[in-house]
Amino acid sequence: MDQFKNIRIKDVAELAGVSVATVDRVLHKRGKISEKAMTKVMEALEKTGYKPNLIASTLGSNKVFKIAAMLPNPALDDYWNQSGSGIFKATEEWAQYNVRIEPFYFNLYDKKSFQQVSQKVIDFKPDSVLLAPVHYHEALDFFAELKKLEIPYVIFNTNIQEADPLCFIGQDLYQSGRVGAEMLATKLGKKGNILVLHIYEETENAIHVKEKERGFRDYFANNNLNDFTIESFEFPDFNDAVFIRELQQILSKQQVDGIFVPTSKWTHLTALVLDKTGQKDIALVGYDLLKDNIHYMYEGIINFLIHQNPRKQAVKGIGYLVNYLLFKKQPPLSDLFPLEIITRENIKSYIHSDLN
Amino acid sequence: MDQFKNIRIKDVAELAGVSVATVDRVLHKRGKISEKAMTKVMEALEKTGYKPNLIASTLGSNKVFKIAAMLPNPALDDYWNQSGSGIFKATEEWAQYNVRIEPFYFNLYDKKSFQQVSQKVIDFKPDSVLLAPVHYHEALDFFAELKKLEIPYVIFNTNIQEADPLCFIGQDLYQSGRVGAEMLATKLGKKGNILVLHIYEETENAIHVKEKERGFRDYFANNNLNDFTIESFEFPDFNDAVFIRELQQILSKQQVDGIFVPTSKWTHLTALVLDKTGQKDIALVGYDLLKDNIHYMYEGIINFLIHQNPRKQAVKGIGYLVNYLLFKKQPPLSDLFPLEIITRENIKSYIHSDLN
DNA sequence: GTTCAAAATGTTTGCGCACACAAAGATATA
DNA sequence: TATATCTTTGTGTGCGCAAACATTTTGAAC
Repeated sequence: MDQFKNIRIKDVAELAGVSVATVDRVLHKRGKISEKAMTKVMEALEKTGYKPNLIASTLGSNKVFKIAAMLPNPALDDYWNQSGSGIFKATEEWAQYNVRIEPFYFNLYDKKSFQQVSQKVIDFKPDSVLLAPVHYHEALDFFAELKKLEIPYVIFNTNIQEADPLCFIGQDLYQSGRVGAEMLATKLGKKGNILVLHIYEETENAIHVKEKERGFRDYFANNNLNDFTIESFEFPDFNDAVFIRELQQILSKQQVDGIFVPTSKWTHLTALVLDKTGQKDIALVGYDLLKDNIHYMYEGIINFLIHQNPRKQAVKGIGYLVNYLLFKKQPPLSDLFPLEIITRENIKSYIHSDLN
Repeated sequence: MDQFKNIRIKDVAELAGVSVATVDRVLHKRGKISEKAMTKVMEALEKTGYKPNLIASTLGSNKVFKIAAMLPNPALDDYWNQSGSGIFKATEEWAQYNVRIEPFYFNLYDKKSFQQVSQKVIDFKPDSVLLAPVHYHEALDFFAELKKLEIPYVIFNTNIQEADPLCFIGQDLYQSGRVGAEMLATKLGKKGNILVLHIYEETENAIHVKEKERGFRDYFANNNLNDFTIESFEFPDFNDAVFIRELQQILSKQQVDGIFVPTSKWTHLTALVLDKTGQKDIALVGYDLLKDNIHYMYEGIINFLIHQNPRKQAVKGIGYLVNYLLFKKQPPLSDLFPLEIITRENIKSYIHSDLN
């Protein structure tokens, strides 16, 4: 058999001695088929090694797939802004195909908003959904609804054990904390006093923080780095001014050699304080390539950033969904991104390549 | 205008008051067109915002594109083995499209082999070529030939100024050296004696090494790290045994605190020596996620690896070519990959995610 | 054997585009 | 003015598949 000649449905049909429609019925398990025809077709499929031409398939079906992308409002937060730009990039990337990607934004700090927007998503009647499930209980309800409607979904950024999605895209948070610890330990050498800075959160983000801190502490424990002290501070709320004032107080009272900030936003606020008080010698490890973080890294105040790559998470999430819908390609159950270490010398290479 | 109804060539044609063939001629710049028709069509294209349906386009053209991927034999070298696996992945990825990807392997150390294989590539009559041009002069001849035949090509791994390719994929070598220096300096603290280990090479790889070393030294100079000493050793040839023996000698004679090895293969040979002599306290910075390097990183002998991501370079190279051939999408002139820093704590996250 | 509905199978069209082919229009030549 | 030649424009078919639509076969009831 000529391996370079594609086998079409027509070829299979001829070999099986039936019409193309019968083969089509077998392939798509639709309509009724006699046992005799079924076996004949199956044999022909086997013998020819038929592979559907997915290009022709999508063209022929002429269906427009609708994908809903649901995430926190990018306008209100630089981290989610990057996710948003990923959605936008994916939209462009798949524009040529029969795919329509619709963004749905909710308020990060408002569970009600999450519920309302998820209802809007349902009303949109999407063929599949990409979702950042930052509100645990509300997300579970939403998942249940999606399952009932048999709408497949991919989640990113935040994992939820019971979610049972097509795929989860994100990072290993525990290990991420360990990487942060490793960097800080490398920078500080043999000993030092370390601060871990939290903000109290109600969202699933709290789990991010906890897991990262667990990994962070475990690193020191597992490597018998007993000459380090690690102290955690949890700030009560999201008020920038309060955070800045209290952190200044803490830093004025005690000797601090290094700081680990497990979230992106508070990373640059911490840097701002260090900049203000002129304590540039304190090693700072934080998260993500946000505009402000980039600035403070150039300034030499932030020493290491761990890149969660929100943009790429979004792009890949949409990619998995499109491939699933159009090309029946099953994504991996989970896609854990590499824990990228950003420094002053490699940050530019990341910023540039992020555009591709 | 209904934004959800796709605009087809037919629609554009009707609006412009011409036939679909005329629009087709404008779109593909083929055949002759009167100025009047041209402007009418252009206007109609503008007004409708016509976007070609690439699915239909590839189906309609029904042409099989042949891409030749020319690189050093993956069986002989673990680094190039990863490039090879990238080619393989790309082959699978694009199998559904009308693309045939054919690998062509040459001997890394044999210019004659490069010439012979490049002739084979020409005979294959590819529609485009992906190439790792490790032999300078031979590559130039090959580029000239490809240009004459109007075969577009993308180069990766090694850049050649005069190459004039569709796109170069690789890394900023100078900056890469700076990152290595940064890591070593962070690890060592304020002072130390550093070795840079080279092997004399005839291929374009020599440029890799030189640029990396330049960046490496510049980092120390620019940051006034004057308490470090940096000494380079160039080993005469590719003999493993000689390398090991001589390195042992050097290490027994002088106090060494850190070593920078700008190439992947000699990274793990250096690690082998350090392992053998029990000098685990010497900081070692090298290149790439090769099997042996991974091993020595787990062992704690290699401290940092800079990941050049040969696999992804190959995948992306093919991707650019396919997009260019099938979808007329122009790749960027150069795609410089991020300078990824690998450590003991994040290495697993890289190995896992490399599979996706 | 008819009749009739359900079951099984077959035929055809359209998806949007590329491209071969056909036709018409413009210009030059005799 | 007729004819040849080149230029410009238009028509039709096929790519492989999905799905609507059309036809034949089967078998049960009379």
